[in-house]
Amino acid sequence: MTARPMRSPRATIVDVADAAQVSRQTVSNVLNRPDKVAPATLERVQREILRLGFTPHASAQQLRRKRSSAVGFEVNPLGHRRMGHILDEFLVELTVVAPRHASHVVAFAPDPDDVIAAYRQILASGLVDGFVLADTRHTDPRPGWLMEHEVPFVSFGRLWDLPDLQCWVDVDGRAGVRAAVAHLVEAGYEQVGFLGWPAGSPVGDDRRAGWAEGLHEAGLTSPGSDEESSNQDLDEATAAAERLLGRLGQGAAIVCASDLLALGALRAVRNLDLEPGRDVGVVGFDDTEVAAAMQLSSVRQPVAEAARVAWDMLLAPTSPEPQAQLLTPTLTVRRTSIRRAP
Amino acid sequence: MTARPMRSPRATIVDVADAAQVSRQTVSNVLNRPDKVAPATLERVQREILRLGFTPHASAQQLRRKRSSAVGFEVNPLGHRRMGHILDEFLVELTVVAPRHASHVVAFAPDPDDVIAAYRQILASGLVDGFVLADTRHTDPRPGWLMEHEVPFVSFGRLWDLPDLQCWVDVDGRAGVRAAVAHLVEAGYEQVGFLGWPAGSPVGDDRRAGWAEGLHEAGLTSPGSDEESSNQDLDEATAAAERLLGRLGQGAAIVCASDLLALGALRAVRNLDLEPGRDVGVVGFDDTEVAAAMQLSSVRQPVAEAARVAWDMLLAPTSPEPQAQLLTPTLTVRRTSIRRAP
DNA sequence: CGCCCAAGTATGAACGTTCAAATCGTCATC
DNA sequence: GATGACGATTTGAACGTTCATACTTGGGCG
Repeated sequence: MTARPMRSPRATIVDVADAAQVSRQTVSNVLNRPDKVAPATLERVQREILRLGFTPHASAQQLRRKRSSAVGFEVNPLGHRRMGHILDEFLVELTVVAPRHASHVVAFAPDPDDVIAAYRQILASGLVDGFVLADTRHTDPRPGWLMEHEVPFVSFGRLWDLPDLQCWVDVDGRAGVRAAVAHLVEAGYEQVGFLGWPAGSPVGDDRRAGWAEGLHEAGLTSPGSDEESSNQDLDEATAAAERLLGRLGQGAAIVCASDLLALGALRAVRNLDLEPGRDVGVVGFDDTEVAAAMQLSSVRQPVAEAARVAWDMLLAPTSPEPQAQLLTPTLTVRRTSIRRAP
Repeated sequence: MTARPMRSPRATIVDVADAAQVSRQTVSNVLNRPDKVAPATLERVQREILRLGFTPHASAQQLRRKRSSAVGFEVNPLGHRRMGHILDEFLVELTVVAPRHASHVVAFAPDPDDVIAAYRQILASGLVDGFVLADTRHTDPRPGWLMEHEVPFVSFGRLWDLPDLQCWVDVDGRAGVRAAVAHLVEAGYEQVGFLGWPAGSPVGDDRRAGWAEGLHEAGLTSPGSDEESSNQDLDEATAAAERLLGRLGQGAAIVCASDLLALGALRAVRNLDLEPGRDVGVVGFDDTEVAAAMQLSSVRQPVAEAARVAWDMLLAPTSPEPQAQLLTPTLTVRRTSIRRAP
């Protein structure tokens, strides 16, 4: 940044102290331990703080306190695409909650060739006290490294490889899909299929399991051979959905592992000259703006709550080991899962 | 954050100085002005830096240098939804480029009731040197306030209210739509309609203008009465697209102001028992993952380049007043704008 | 009356770095 | 051989805050 020409040269704590006829430490106390200050003094100092528009200098605080009151959050163009926009939303919510903990969020984008280096660097520079991880994969090197170096962190998403670590928040996709199945059965659909991703991704498998459980709870049997799976390609998803519908027969519904897959399901329904909702139920996952636009029922992750929990876990005293939390998503019901015409 | 138990208590510049048998200032010079240091000393110090894993303490630097080498970027749950995910993408790219300028990005979410307060606060705390604005609206109070207080900033998006200010980067939506029209004409479609938002939004109007220009350049006349418009509701968009197609007749194409509107156009095409691409051309805007999934041709904003330019403008010397930049988007051609079957 | 205690406030030092200026050689110049 | 000039390096101070400690003051109590 080039020279920063400030209009006025910043009021410091000493300016306030002088104006209020007290020492700098008293001003500091007014801000940090108001209970230690005599009421009259307190009010006088606060008035001057307000009058001078004083704001403590963050760097000076960080230097002295030996803590930055910031967490790092890794963004990267790839995970971004893979995970849809849940991560973006999570970052926003994380940021929204930050002020409540007198903290802030530093975004950073590691070199893909050496992700750990970025974590090491930003930590060593004292820019952050800890991290919030997201998009944790199998064989993710980050949790291990952070643990080993005793760096505080919380993960949004289960730590699949490290069952002992309890420092994570996640959304119970399984419960979400189960609820979707229950809702569809309740709404009058007679059979429910699942359109997901190929087996192997922990998130996808979890959602699939929720479907199986949902069927079981509803007293339904799994429809024939197998559920259908596809990647994010819409044509593939459409074809898969068509096969699925063929097997399911009349009065069926489809629960999907993502809104994008649901888009394929909707297309398949229309290709068969049926109408989503009235003829075939469809429920997506993540409640994206596409879902809203398409009037698609969808399972919504409580992202804001996840962010809140993440902060709490991060700042919680380390003595009672934090307990991992699994949040329950909610179902947003729209036209595609209402059987009778509205 | 609770106590941070570092494995080792951080190497400081003095540790390096002692180890290399030089003064702290020499170490500082090695890092900041290597040319001022004798080659032999340079190498010796660098070796110790590496050996001790020394990283300068950001807060100490910020305090002494009187600059934080950080920019603030406002995120908020609302603008977020309004602008689609371009802003998320922009934040990511901003973050990716940051290290190249030895800087980082601080995300913050203002209280909607007093946005300026958040800017004032974060600036006064010295946490950032400047800001990157996005989602600038008409009657946006931010640019004026920042100007007035001589705070460095760059806007992603034109500063509509302040034609004198040149500190912005934007994407030439008009040119993007013009290119889309040209492409469609080239591909053999005989008429091109526009599906946009109601007049009044600067971005939407700009794109609409691009369509008009494109028609003109192609020697086409505007198809009948008027273009169609709709908000993000998909049913509305579908209805609008159907009316539009009715007016346009055979061999027509539709350019849309967003991918979501394009989704409506696609539905309208199918409702008429036609096939996108073969029978009716459709082009969206923003090249979202939905477009990719639907095989929808779409105009893509050069977000990464915008981020690069934003940084450059922010750090550029203030003497030659920076020049606003209008970047040209590119067209991603997919099936919905290929007339003959692939 | 003298003593101690507690509440309130003030002082010195420290956090880790860079700025500004001083010091130290070394070497060319008069 | 004294005088600069210059490159390399060091030293003192400062950035703005909080920690640890020391100092005041007034009141309760023996």
